[in-house]
Amino acid sequence: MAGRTKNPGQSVSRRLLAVLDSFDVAHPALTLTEIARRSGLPVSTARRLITELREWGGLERLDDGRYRIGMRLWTIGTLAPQQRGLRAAALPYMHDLYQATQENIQLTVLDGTSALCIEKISSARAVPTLTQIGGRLPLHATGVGKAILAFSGPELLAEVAAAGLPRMTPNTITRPGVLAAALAEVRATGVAYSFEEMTLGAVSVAAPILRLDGSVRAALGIVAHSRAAVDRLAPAVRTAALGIARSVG
Amino acid sequence: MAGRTKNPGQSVSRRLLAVLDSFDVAHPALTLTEIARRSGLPVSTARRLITELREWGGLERLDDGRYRIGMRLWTIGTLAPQQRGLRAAALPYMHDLYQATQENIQLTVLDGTSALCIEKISSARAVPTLTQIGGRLPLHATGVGKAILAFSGPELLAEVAAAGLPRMTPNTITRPGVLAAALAEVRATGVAYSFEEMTLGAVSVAAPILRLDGSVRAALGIVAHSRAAVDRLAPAVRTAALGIARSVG
DNA sequence: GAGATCGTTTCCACTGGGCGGCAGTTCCGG
DNA sequence: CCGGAACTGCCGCCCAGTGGAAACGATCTC
Repeated sequence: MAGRTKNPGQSVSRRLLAVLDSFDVAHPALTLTEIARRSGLPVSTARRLITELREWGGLERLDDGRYRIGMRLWTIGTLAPQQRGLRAAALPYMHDLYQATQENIQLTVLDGTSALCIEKISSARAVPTLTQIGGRLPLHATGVGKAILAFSGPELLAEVAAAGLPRMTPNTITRPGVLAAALAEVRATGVAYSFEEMTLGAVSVAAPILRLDGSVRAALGIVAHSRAAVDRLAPAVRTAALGIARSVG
Repeated sequence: MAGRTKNPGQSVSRRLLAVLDSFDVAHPALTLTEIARRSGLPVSTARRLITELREWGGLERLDDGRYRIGMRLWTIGTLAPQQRGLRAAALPYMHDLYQATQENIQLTVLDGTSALCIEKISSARAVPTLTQIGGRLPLHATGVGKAILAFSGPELLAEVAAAGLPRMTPNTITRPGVLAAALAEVRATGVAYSFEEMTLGAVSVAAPILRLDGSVRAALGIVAHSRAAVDRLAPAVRTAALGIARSVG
């Protein structure tokens, strides 16, 4: 179709989806020029595609000229079944856990080689966390991440280790052997901890939500201030995780 | 670009988005042929576009050959800000309301000429409802819909009436004048009711969640069995709605 | 107030990605 | 076993898409 294309072989679909990929939790609103840069498209190409997305309702334009994701995409996204039944089943348990602990509660699933947060309950008085719904957490440095990693196949650990274990804080585990040993303990105890390994000032305890065949479906975690005795929260998060596993079926 | 196209002028983007539009809460998984039918595309065209969406992660294929929405779209959809802050602020109040009433709790926003459900809390012992997150509810027949309609501009009522007020049950209001009078009462009392107007056996009470300028941001509703005295639930849903309005800011 | 810079909008000559029918294959139900 | 439906792979043709350039608008600095 194109008279002269910078990327021969790149389809219109890919370009359109590249526009959508420009947005993330750190960049929920972007100008035309920012979208062009982040998607690797010329400005005029990005503009045509943005116009099509706007007409459909996938993007909307703010008064200051920036664009953001529209509700049409949210609506379609809610149809993704991987999070649908799990979220519905988990919400009551998450609220129980929140009321019992008054700390941040997170529900995550494995997505590629990271933990994707699909639900979160927090409040102003709980320790601030950077996690947002739709955001990703590293598997090696978070409680929920380790809970997922511990009950996944060894290939996942190998893949994660091969990609490198970036240091998030001075306490982050960065050696594969040390991580493997930590995961063995998670399997033995049924809970995973992160002691200021992701964020200084925050500790977490998490339990896996397993399927009947023993594979990991999700992980439920509590994130508290580093002064908190998170080991005392372990029974509560394990109990809630087991309840969710039963509810999902 | 195409050698021979059935719909000259229809862009690749539109076709791709039409594929996504094939899915809805009633049809979360579809075969190739079903997608082609529902999107109005030839099978081979639908197939190429589906392949592109699969490669990107927007669709995934089940073992039985059907396709469903992938988590990539859920992740991008969560970035839509219209629901983001509202849901986070509303969840604690919704759970309080759920615990106090043990009934279905729904949070909806206006989307076009219907109420879009963006959060829902229910349980097996509450009256079954057809509402699902991401699903739409008619404005004229539901409590949340009337709460939104009552505090929107008169153009919305005109638009909704012009499109027709379909009868959902024998109790549904189908005359614009009758609906307008009902909405005046909602404005006077601050709550909207649906007495088996959407579903036989279910009644609801809802309150609007207003912005500081008085415009309607969302509506919060309780759906109960028709034997329930929903008027007694009105103060609770109003209180929760006011709390949410304050939390959102 | 003028010039520089950046972002946005519009235009259009050129062309290659997309079109969808068709033939072949696979699957399933009677 | 057969027929119908669904799915897969292919490809000649052409028009939708490409992206650079020019113009315009907004903002900032001197």
